This record gives sequence, C-alpha cells and structure tokens, in this order.
Amino acid sequence: MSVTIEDLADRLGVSRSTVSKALNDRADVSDATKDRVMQTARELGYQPSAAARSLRRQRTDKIGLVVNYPIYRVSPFLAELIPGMATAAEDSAYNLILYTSLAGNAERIKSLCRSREVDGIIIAWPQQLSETIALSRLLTDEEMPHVFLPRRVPHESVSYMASDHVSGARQLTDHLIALGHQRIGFVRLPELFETDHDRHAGYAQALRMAGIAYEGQLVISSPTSEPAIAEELLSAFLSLPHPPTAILFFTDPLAIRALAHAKARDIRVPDDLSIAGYDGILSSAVTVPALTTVRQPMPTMGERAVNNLLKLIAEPAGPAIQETLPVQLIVRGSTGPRPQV
Amino acid sequence: MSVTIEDLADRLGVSRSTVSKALNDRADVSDATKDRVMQTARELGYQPSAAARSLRRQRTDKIGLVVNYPIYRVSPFLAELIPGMATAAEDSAYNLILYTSLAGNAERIKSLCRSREVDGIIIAWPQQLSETIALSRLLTDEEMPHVFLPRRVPHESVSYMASDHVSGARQLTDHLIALGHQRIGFVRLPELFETDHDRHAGYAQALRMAGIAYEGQLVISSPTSEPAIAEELLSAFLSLPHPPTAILFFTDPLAIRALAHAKARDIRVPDDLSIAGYDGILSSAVTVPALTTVRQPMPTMGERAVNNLLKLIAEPAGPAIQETLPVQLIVRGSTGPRPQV
DNA sequence: TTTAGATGCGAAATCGATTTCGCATCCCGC
DNA sequence: GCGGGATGCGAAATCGATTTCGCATCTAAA
Repeated sequence: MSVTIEDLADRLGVSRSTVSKALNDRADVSDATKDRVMQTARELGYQPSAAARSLRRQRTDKIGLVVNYPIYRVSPFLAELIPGMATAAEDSAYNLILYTSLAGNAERIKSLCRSREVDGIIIAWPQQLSETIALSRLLTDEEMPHVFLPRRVPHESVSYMASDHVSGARQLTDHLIALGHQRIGFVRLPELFETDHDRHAGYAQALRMAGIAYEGQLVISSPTSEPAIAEELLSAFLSLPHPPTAILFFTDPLAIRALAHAKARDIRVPDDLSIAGYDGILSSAVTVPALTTVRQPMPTMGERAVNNLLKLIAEPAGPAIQETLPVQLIVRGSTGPRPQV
Repeated sequence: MSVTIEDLADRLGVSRSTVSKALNDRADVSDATKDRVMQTARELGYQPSAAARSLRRQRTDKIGLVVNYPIYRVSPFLAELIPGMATAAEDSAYNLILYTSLAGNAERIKSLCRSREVDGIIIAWPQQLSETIALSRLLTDEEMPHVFLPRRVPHESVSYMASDHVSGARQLTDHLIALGHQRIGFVRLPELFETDHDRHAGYAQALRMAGIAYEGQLVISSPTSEPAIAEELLSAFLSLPHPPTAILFFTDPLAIRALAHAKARDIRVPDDLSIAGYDGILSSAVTVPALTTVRQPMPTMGERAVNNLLKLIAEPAGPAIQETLPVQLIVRGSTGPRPQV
C-alpha cells in the first residue's frame, strides 16, 4: 500500500491535521513544523490520494472532453484541438478525461455530472442549436460548468469558444473574387448547423459586396462530411451546365480529396479549377498543390476553451464566457486566377 | 448538492448498506428490496460519487495515457491510436486520462502512481531500451500496471503492444525490389530507437535476401522526425554520386513532404523516383500520387493495448503481455517500376 | 501581575461510498 | 417443539484526506 498521511503523521509524531495543514501551507503551523513535514514527505515520497482529496474537497481537478468519436476520426480538426487542451489543463494542474461515447446521450451526460468525476466539461460535437441550449440548461441545472466548441451559440447564457466562420468564408470568397472568379461553387454541410450557416453567410456576403449574383446551382449541400463524398460533389459541380471556376469545399479533408479526384480527371489545379478548403489542418500544407484554406487557430482555441472553463469552475456564478477567435486566410497553390475561357 | 446514498436510504427507510448492496446486486438483499431501491434510485437520478467509490474500492476505473505532446502533434500516427483506446476503455466502463507533460519525467510519473488516480498506464513516447526497462521497473515497484506502445521491448517482464516493424520494412523493400529497384534509399530515425532498429533490420534483410549489397551511402539518419526535414533528406539522396531510384521515408509525414518537394523540383513520382512512407495514416491515402506505405493497425493497436492493460489490472500477478500485430503493405501510386536510365 | 490576543497543534467531524460482522427472523426437518 | 441453517438487514469500521473548532501556551500591552 502507498504511504498515507497517517504514516507521515505517525513517523513525525504529530497529528494528521498538522501534516495536512503543513503540506497545504496553511497559516496555523509553525515554519519549523512545516519544514519537518515537507522534508519527511519528500523522503517517503508521499503523494496525497486523489480519491480521498477529491472526496473531501468536492472537486476532482479534472475536466472532461465530450466528443463524438466518428467525427473525431473523420476530422483531424478536432484531433488537433486536443493537445492544446491537454497542456493548458496540465499547466493549471488539471487533467483531461476523454469521453467518446457520450455524445448525443443526455442521460449518460447527466450521470457523468452526478458522479462528479469532473469539475467541468467541454462539449465538442455537432448539434442543433436547440439541442445545445437544452444540453446547456441540463448542465446548468446539474451545476456543471461547461463550454461548447467550436462554434458560436447565439444565446447569452451559453459559454462557447468559436472562431469566426463568417469572416473566414468571407475572406476566402473575397480572395477568389479578387482572382477574377465569378462563378464560385460552395459546399454546404448541414450536419454542422451553425458552422454551416455562418460559412454560408460569409460566402453570400462576399458575393453581395462584389455585386455577384448568388446562384443556387452553385451551392451544393453535402449529406455527409465523410471525405469520400468529395468525388460526387466534384462531379456535381462539373456537370453543371455552367460549372464554377472555383470551389470552396467547407473542410480540408473534402478539399484534399477533391484535389486528388481533379488530378485523376486531368483537371489542372489551379489552372483549370481553383479549390479551397477550410480549417487549416496540418496536412493541408503538404498536398500538391498545397491547399488554400482558412486556418482556425486550433492550439489557441483548445487552450482558451480550457482556460475559460477553468474560470467558470472558479466562479460558478459568473457570466457565460463567449469568445470568438479570428481566423487566418492562408493562400497557397490550389487557388489561382480565373481561367480564360 | 447531489443526491447521496444516504438520501436514498432515508427516503426508503433502510440503511445505507442495504442501498449499496442492492445497487451492487449483492446476494444478501431481497429481490423486493432491490427493486424498491433501484426504482427510487432511478427516480432520484442517483449516481454514486466517483471519488467516494474510488476511495473505498481502491480503484478508479480510469487509465492514463502518457504521451509526449510534441511527438503527438508531429505524428498523426499517435493521434490515430487515441480513439481506439478511448472507446475500448469506455466499453469496459473505464475512462482515458491524457497526460501530455509527464514524458521523460520519472519523478512526476512516480507521483502519478502514488496519487492512485489511475489504475493503469499506457506509455507512448519514444525512449531508449534502458529507459524503458528502468521505467517499467519503477512502475512495477509502484504496483502500477502498464503497457508500452508502439514497439516491442525485448525484455520478458515488460508488457507492450507493437506492430511488426521488421516485417513491415521488409515487405516494403521487397515490393520495391520486385519493381526492379536496386538502389533503395532508407531514412533512419535514431530517435525512435527500437522502431528504427527494426525497420532498418527489415530493410537490410530484404536486400540480403535479394542479393543486393547494402550500401551505407543509401542509408541516411535523420536528426529529427519533424516533417520539415524531408527536403534536406531528399536533397541528400539526390546529390549522391549514384542516387537511389526509390526511397523509404520511415514515416508518412516525411514521405508526404518529400512528395511535395519532388514535385517542386520536377521529379516525377513514381516515374523518376519511387517514394514510400510508413504508418498508414489517414492522409497517406489522399496525396497525389497516393502514398505506398505500411499500415500499422492503429485502431486495433489502441484497442488491444487497453484490453491488455485491463487484463494486467485484473490480474496484477499475471505474466507480462507482449503482443505484436501484423502490418499491411499498402501499394499505391507513389511507387513504380525502376526508371530505365 | 494581569489580561487580551496571537500562535501552534490536535481531536473529531466530514466527504460518500463499500464491506464486514453480528443480530434477528424464518423455514425446515426431526 | 426444538435446533440448525438460510436469509435479510443494519451498525459500525473503513478508505485517506481536509476542515472546523477548541485548548493550551506564549507574547505583549496595560
């Protein structure tokens, strides 16, 4: 068995309380005693039991990340958030627990809350606004601090971390317009709800500002985010009577697949067709040609999501924390001037 | 505050012990009482406190994954192991806690053990054999079940999950030889220790079996696994007096970068040069040309690592569990017949 | 010299479960 | 009717810390 606080107390001839107070650097212990305790604790390699401490303190120093496993496999974007979260947590003496099978199951999330095995939760799986709000209410009722990710939630009492999808899509579209493109294809991903809405809004905004008519034909809703659908999407665009000269593919994985399919059909990118992604995942930089995309600041988002959650944990009565980070347009080789027909 | 077992007991007019026994389906409670308890527990949404239960049971139902954060950012390989681990853990009512800042720090790992916040540990960061053995001994002394990943540890008392790197490199080299290549470049990554040794051994073995002389010039040690080094490596190979016609790049990220650099230099892949990776990460499938590689079965490895660890937890006195999974050669477009000079 | 206020420490309560052990009660067979 | 073995339940101990509160002792001011 491990050495407990009692072993330490016995060894030192003091009470458990004194040891505890010394180790936690409380006021009513003499410096001499503190030193003796610290010294002996080090010698014996004493480490407080996490369970006992949690039980007494009513906090676990752990936060949970609830993700949807299939999504997280399909989308490197989510995976790239995790290291930032883990290190931010560890920097504050917290740890990150992964939950990959709770998404969508309110009952199990409620159980998680009631078992009190985490002090707060980051929710990172796509859901409708109404679901989000219901879930937030549930969590609030359970007094479980929480932050949603990675999109805004238009409701004042819900905390979230997002990046500016409207601006991102807008910048990307502006970039293509500046290159002379007039017919710009846009892939929608309704399963991503607000994210879809925002990016679409940014796209439409850019067209409007440039005086380009919005054409329904150029906007295709993808039934899934599985990258394999890219081929079908590309075909759909190209078989249009008047096909686009550039396409925004909504996510990098889709765009990367589209790149490959374009190559297979002898469509030159960007000479014949410009292709852009979204997210700025690591692998978007190393395709040939490299992908023009919008980079969401994954490390920062992960880090700030955790730090904001820690604030909510520290001040449960405080206001919701809503933060939207700017994104960065990254122009690379997959987009170019409109082909002269 | 949450509803506790005492609330339940009071509500039902029975003792805490009875409630506990009923909920844990122990023998000495009548079925009638069990039903009443279950029923009320459901009504009140009772969920045992994780901390209290851990304290009493002396187990946490959590396992820790200790990774080296920079490695895990650089190598999608590790990231792709995580979902499999998390779901395997959750399927057995365990959870996965991420530790990204403990790698290499024996003191902090010892603290982790003594705080008893996990029942077992998966160690996934590269280290020398001697370190591995020392760490394993430390963990054994602390009575902390553990499994190393993702390479074999040639020491009978150390549990590990690996894939067959010798065979993988061998298959890959055989494949190139079969395509007519005689001069096959090989990148070594000494920082990966046994993995490096094994893959190199597989490479050498294949050459030997084919009666091709091993040439030291064709084997270059990379000082780092950072993908950016790929350009330098490619240059080094190509500036050889007698350059290789095919190169094994040790990891997919390196190979993918090499693909891009080759393109930038107007070297056609695979017509002028064959390039192969290793690991079989998701993005290796979508490059242009798609990458020939060896796929390590990441989902299975993650899953089996967890399941083996759970076995070790269940039977602490049992023998070490050592498992090596077969790998799969995946031939794609980046390798082709030896160019006719 | 007295006293109010620090100062240092320990006893005991507490966090919320599980587990052990003992005490009734009941049933059955003799 | 009696003894012995199930059966069902509760009291109390336990897990290992933290926290509250009270009791000495000591200091300094009156």
